[in-house]
Amino acid sequence: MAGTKQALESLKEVGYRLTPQRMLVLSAIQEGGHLSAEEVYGRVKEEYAFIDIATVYRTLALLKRLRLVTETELGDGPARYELSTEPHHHLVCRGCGETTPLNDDLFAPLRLTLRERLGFEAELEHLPVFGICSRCGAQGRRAERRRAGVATERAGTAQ
Amino acid sequence: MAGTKQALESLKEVGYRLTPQRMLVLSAIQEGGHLSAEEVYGRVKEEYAFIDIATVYRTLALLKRLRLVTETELGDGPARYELSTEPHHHLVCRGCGETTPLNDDLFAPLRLTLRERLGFEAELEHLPVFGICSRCGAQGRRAERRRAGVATERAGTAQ
DNA sequence: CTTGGTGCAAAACTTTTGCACGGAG
DNA sequence: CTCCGTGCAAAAGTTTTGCACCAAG
Repeated sequence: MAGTKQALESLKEVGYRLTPQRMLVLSAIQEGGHLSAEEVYGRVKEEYAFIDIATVYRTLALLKRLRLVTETELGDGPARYELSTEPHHHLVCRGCGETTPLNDDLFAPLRLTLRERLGFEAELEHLPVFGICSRCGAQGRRAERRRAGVATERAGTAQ
Repeated sequence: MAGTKQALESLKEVGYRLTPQRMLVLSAIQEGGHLSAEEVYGRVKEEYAFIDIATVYRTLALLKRLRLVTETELGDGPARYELSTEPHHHLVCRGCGETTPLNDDLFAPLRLTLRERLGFEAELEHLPVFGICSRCGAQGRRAERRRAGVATERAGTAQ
């Protein structure tokens, strides 16, 4: 897809007004990447103190509808928004919280299988793939060895 | 994993009390499958009118911690809960909302690749795979042909 | 001018939490 | 008898909505 400028173009083309608020929200997302509505709000407010969070939500909803930004639901906490680029996903480590971009190619076979076998057009866009990264995995295994045999579950593994 | 009885066993084994509320929540989930907390609440209330939704949430959180139920975040609306069974996922059609179970095998290659290439242990458990089912896909294409050339987007594609 | 977009305030919706009482073990 | 689990009520966190005014086209 595109950068802020092209995004603004698209907005105009489709008949929406170009307001400072919309421009600011767009550039906040472009610079920030993976921001929550609240964070976008914070960033925009630095440049234009009077913006309301409702406007941010409305703008994000609009941009999402136009497929200019992507919304990702991380399960807990607020949704996060990102400028649409070429299709990709994210690895999200439950240990350290780090997110790593993940090329879409890995999902092609799955998408194909679903289409051929079930006639299902999977969107599989911008998925958060939860798990444990190599670094945290190593740590976890060490910790596990340390308390080997305890096991009552009460403590619970990272959910 | 298991049915309600075994689940109750597990609860007791790990040292939690067996209360009517917990039994009712469990059997509601077993019978209902894919229920929201509110729906579980509704079902349980039919048999025990005094239960509180807070109890439902607390019980669901407990069962989730013990891995007896799985929580799925569908992005909009409330989380949905399901009794844990063998690993599987769901196709969720954005058109008709229908959900179809999906065998986990399809995800094995992806999981393997992530492990080997990046050392990332992907959880990929009980994923909602959004998309358009064959039935709705056909309808959509027909509708599109009907209004071919209009295109202002305003209407918006199914989000 | 006209209508769409904004700010403000309030509501909606889902989920969590504090507290005191009652029942399971 | 002890303390875990519950009901009740209130709060918290995120997102949506009604309304009057303002500004983009």
